[in-house]
Parts: sequence; structure tokens; C-alpha cells
Amino acid sequence: MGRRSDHTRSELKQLFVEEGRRQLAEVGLAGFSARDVAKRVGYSIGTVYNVFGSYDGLILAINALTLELWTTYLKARLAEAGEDRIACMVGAYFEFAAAHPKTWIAIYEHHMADGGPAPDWYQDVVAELMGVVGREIAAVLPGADPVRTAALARSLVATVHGHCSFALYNTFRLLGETQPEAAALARVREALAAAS
Amino acid sequence: MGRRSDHTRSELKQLFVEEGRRQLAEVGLAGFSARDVAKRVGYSIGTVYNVFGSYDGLILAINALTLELWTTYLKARLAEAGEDRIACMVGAYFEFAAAHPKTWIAIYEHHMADGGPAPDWYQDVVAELMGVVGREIAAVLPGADPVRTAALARSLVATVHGHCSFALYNTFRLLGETQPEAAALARVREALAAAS
DNA sequence: TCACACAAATGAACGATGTTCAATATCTAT
DNA sequence: ATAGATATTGAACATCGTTCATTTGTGTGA
Repeated sequence: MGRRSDHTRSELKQLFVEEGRRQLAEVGLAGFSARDVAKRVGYSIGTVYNVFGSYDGLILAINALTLELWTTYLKARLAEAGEDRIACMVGAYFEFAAAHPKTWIAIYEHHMADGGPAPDWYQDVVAELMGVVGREIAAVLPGADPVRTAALARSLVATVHGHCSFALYNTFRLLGETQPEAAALARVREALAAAS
Repeated sequence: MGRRSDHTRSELKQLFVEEGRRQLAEVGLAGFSARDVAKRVGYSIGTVYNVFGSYDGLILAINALTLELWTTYLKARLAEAGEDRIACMVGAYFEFAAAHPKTWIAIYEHHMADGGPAPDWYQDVVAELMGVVGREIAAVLPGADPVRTAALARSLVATVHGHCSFALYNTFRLLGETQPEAAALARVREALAAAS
């Protein structure tokens, strides 16, 4: 057919990414099919390659959207947070992952076909989410060395991520853990106390 | 052909698992091919299904071997450890993951086709590794409540796992982190100090 | 208005995957 | 030696990501 003016390029991109995210949330990364996304949107598989260049390109676009939604959610929760902004952040981390488990996992389980790093525009999206966390940690440690503060922020994100990842992979249930979020928050509190 | 008595069933299993682990270490989970493993071992794809039942079965067997090697490595490092057995454990965690990145990652990125939990025999292998850690944590916290000690052990593993996972996924390099292992050890030390 | 050139959209073709299963080859017991 | 049981095979199937010659729609200049 070739309905060139049904959608602009950016509209097409949005169509594919939103429908792709819907399917990814349903079937997970292993069951994800670019063909199926194209069919549901009403285009052919070839159009996916015209728009995104490759399977990796489509997944990256979907994961970037997930990261943006995550950042937006984190900011919104912080905006209505009380005094304990740290607990709010840890909570937001777990809440978002629990609400969108398969798309959240896809962020970590997808790797470029050539094994190389993700493109810069994608890394910028990751950096923005990390920046929100970094500023909150810095605010709790006034007068601390900015370099050490940034390093601590990275370490705390890794700490929370480890707990959240085990929670979603059911590793914890197998091990009998019942409150991974509380444990993560406790570890973060101890680290911040030691750094004060 | 059908060389029924060339290998016993358990010999066959070992052949497939060891060659499969070799290939997994080379190409990673995404590039792994059960067909190729069979060809390299000199059997047909059908035999994989006779022996392991499915693709999942073969991957589970390979991952179980990786877990057993990991447990063995951890025990060996602890046997020759000095006073600081905690640092030894954290080091062993990172060392094994860094030495076998793709097989290590496969432990976490493989999921059953039906989304269900891994079989009991596999969970037992995981539990044994976890048990080694748990006993070390308990030894450092004499007289503590065993239930709380076990919970702390799980949380500390999650903490180290988060750092190690970020290190192997290059998430840290993107963020500028250079010493993920030192950061993980610092977090563990703070948690243990707070629990004493 | 019409024809031409350009670009978007297509979908068949290709090689590869996991999975199934009838056919075949081999072993074992009688 | 023969028959029954069992191990092994590999073609067949559906599906995947990827490529690209072909078709179709659009915009422009005559």
C-alpha cells in the first residue's frame, strides 16, 4: 500500500514505541516480536527497519520511553514527598519496577547485538534519571566532597537495584525474604549515616 | 548413526553441559544455540531433547554447573582467607563474575519459558551457595537472632550483587565509577557495623 | 493536467532458532 | 538368531531478525 501521509515520521515512531511497550509489558523481552508489533500497528515488518534501523533500535526506543516514564514518576513522587525524601526515592524505585516488571527488566536484559555500548542519546536518558538521585543524595550530605557524593549516589543506586532485582526475579521469595524494600532502605540509611 | 553405548546417560549429560558452558561463555545467552552445542559434541539436536527435555533444561543444567563452580571457588578462597573473611567473600563474588562474565550473567537472565520458578533441584544449588554466605555472616554476628541474621545475609548478597551487576553491565563505567568492589565492601561493612 | 522522479511501504526470501516425532539404528534378552 | 525395547536421528514446522527488489503513493515541474 504505502500510505505515506497517514502519519509523520515521529508519529510513526510513537505508534511503534507505544504499541511495542504494550507488548513488551505483556510477553517480556524473550517473547517480544517486532513483526507482531508492526502487525498490531497496521504496518509491515519492513517499516520497522525503515524507522528504527534494527531490532535493537526498536527496543532501545521502548526502553528509553520506560526510563523517561520512570524519571517522571520519581520526580512526581518527590514533589509530593514529606521530610523523608530518601525513603520516598527507594519507594519510588520499587513501586515503578513492581508496576511494570517486564519493561523494567528489559532495560537491564537487553544488550546490543554487537555487544557494544548503547548510543549516546540513550545514555543521556539514563544519566538524567541518575541525576535526579544524585541531587537528592547531595542534599542530604551538605558540604561533602561532590566527587565522593556522586560516587556514593552510584553505590546507593546499585544497592537498591540489587534488592529490587532480587525481588522481581523472585530470588528473594526462594530465599524466604519478605521485605526487600525495607532492607534496601535500611542499607541506604546506614550508608548515609556513615557518610555524615 | 546411533552409538548407544558410546556414553552412558550421565556421561552424555556431562558432555553437553561442559561443551554448552564453553559456548555460553563465548557467545552469551542471546547467541547460544542448542543445535550448535549438539553438533560440537557430535550428536544431533534430537538427543538434546532426549537428555534435557527442552532448551530450558539444558540451560538450567549449565547454570547449575556455573553455580557449583562458583560455590567451590568461594569455599576455596575462604579456606585460604586471613582474618578479613568478609572482604574475601566480596572479592570472591566479583572475581568469579569477572572471570566468567557471560555464564555469570546467564544465571540471572535466563527465565523458564512458562515464566514459572526453577525446579527444586536447581533451587537447592542456589541455596547451597547462599548457605555459605549465611554462615559467614552469622559468624561475624555472634549471639544475634538467627532469623534476622539470615535476613541480613540475603540483603548483603543483594547489595553486592547490585554493585557487581552494574560493574559487568558497564552501567558503572557509563556513570564514571571505577571501584565498584570497594564500594560494595564499604556498604557491607557499614551494615555489619550497624548490626553489631 | 499530466508525467515524471523521488521516497515510503511492502512482503517474499534467507538463514537460523526451538520443538516435535516418525523412522531408523542399536542394544539386550530370550 | 530373533524379537522387543530403547537410543538416536534429522526432516519438517512455525517463528524469528534481516535484507532488498518491487510496488505504491506523493510532490513537483512542464
